[in-house]
Amino acid sequence: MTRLMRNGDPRAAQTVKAQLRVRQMILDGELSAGDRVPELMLVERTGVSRTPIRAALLRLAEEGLLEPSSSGGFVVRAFDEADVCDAIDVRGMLEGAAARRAAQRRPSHAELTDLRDCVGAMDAIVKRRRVGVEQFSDFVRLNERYHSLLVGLAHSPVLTRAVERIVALPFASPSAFVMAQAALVDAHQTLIISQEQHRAILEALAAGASARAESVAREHSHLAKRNLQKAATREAPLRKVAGGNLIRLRLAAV
Amino acid sequence: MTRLMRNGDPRAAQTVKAQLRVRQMILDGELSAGDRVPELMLVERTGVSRTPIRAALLRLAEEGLLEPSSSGGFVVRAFDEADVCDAIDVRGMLEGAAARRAAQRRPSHAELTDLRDCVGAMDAIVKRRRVGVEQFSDFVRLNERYHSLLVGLAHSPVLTRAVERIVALPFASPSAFVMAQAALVDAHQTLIISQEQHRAILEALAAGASARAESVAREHSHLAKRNLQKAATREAPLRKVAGGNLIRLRLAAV
DNA sequence: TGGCGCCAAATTGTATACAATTTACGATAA
DNA sequence: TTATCGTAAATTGTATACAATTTGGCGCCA
Repeated sequence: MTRLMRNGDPRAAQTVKAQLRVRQMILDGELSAGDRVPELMLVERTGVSRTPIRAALLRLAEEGLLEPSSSGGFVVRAFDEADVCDAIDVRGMLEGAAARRAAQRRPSHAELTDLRDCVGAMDAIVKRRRVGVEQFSDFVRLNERYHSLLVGLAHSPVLTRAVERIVALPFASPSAFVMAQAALVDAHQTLIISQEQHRAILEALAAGASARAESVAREHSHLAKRNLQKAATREAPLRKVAGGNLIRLRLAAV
Repeated sequence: MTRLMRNGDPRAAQTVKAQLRVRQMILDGELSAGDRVPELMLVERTGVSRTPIRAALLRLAEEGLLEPSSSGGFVVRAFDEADVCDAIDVRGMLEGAAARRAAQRRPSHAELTDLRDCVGAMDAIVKRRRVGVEQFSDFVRLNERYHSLLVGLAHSPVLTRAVERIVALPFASPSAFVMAQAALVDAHQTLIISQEQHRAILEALAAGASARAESVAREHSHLAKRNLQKAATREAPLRKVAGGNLIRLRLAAV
């Protein structure tokens, strides 16, 4: 090989490349739950050698998408509906704690600028009469940013890290429900409710209302859970969710 | 090399060996916070080659003991008192949730046998008039087991995993405070209080009192936090805590 | 026909060689 | 003396060769 690889971080380019590619293969269903993941297959599909492949597999195992096999190597992890609920619950607890801590710090008006802008941009989308895939995509990005900013306002590296770890599970991400909803009928309604909660949390932060900030943030995660559960009863919406392939449906025949 | 390595799991023996050795080097202070960790130094100290060393470093970074350096490689991570508090808080939230979930399942008498035995064994230690280092060591082991069993009773792999990850930080472990207390005067008192909480949680689980189980479990973590904070104001007790070397004291001169 | 054992292919874990970058140090000039 | 540049050493990232184990299949025997 010995390329110069001048794009991005040239330091561990092969490892990053492999990690991104394999993650995508898992989320796209190119590898399905329970499958062994032979390194040589990844070598020929990604074009990088075994060493960075192995590093990428270790990282993906830590993310939770793979699990070590008893006879060596890794297999794609499978999840059931209970796992999805638990992951969202954990995220709710952690985000709730982050919101409380952020409110307790009584953030200044300036500190909340980014969050306010985020809410404003989402408002603009939600208020439209018609919301197409383009707008859903924008909303997903803004929603991710909102949640990331919220957690960051707690100023707790430990908390931030804990959230990042649970959100590494794609269906635990705050945006998972958005894509799930996109295929359902009352999508716009859910966006309205979600956005109201975003606004309420922001208001609580500005007022230093830590208990309210926490409880709304927790309730916000329940909304995501309910929508994912709704999606999980049907095949089509679930497949729209990132990593939905990894979730075994209750209804699926054996 | 090419040893047969018939002890333990022969599969990834070198990687495990390196991981254990390097972790011990960090916790013993042989490597101090902020230090770069050159791979070749570890090669000559551990006797294994760079490949398993690199795998071990990746794992230790995921544990949180190392952090990637901008110029490649890893450095030993440094923590401050706020990080310690936050980590214990997160553990408290997760263990609280686990206790609540466990109680909601209304565990049968048989399911609680191990936990009861654990509490009984700890009672025997606490009731002694004199508690020496031997007993402290036993108590640490039993305490770890108690917390592990408690989390397991929630029957939630996601929750179990989240707890394991936060507890990987040695000072966030439920036993960290025990070793911290061992050097202080009111050690026995703290053991008594801690044990009363263990008993109360068990009682709440048996009665299916989920709210009580959660609140006591959370309060239990506050006890640990208070004791670690007490230890953190003095040099000697903090050094008794596993990984205490990684914690920068507020009082330390620059 | 079905089960058991042995051999070959596949796959993982480990070691090491090579390339590229970062770091350290010393010489030189202002 | 101090700052800067260039070169050499150190260190990391990557590729590949080798060893050992696991897996799959084929033949043999009951």
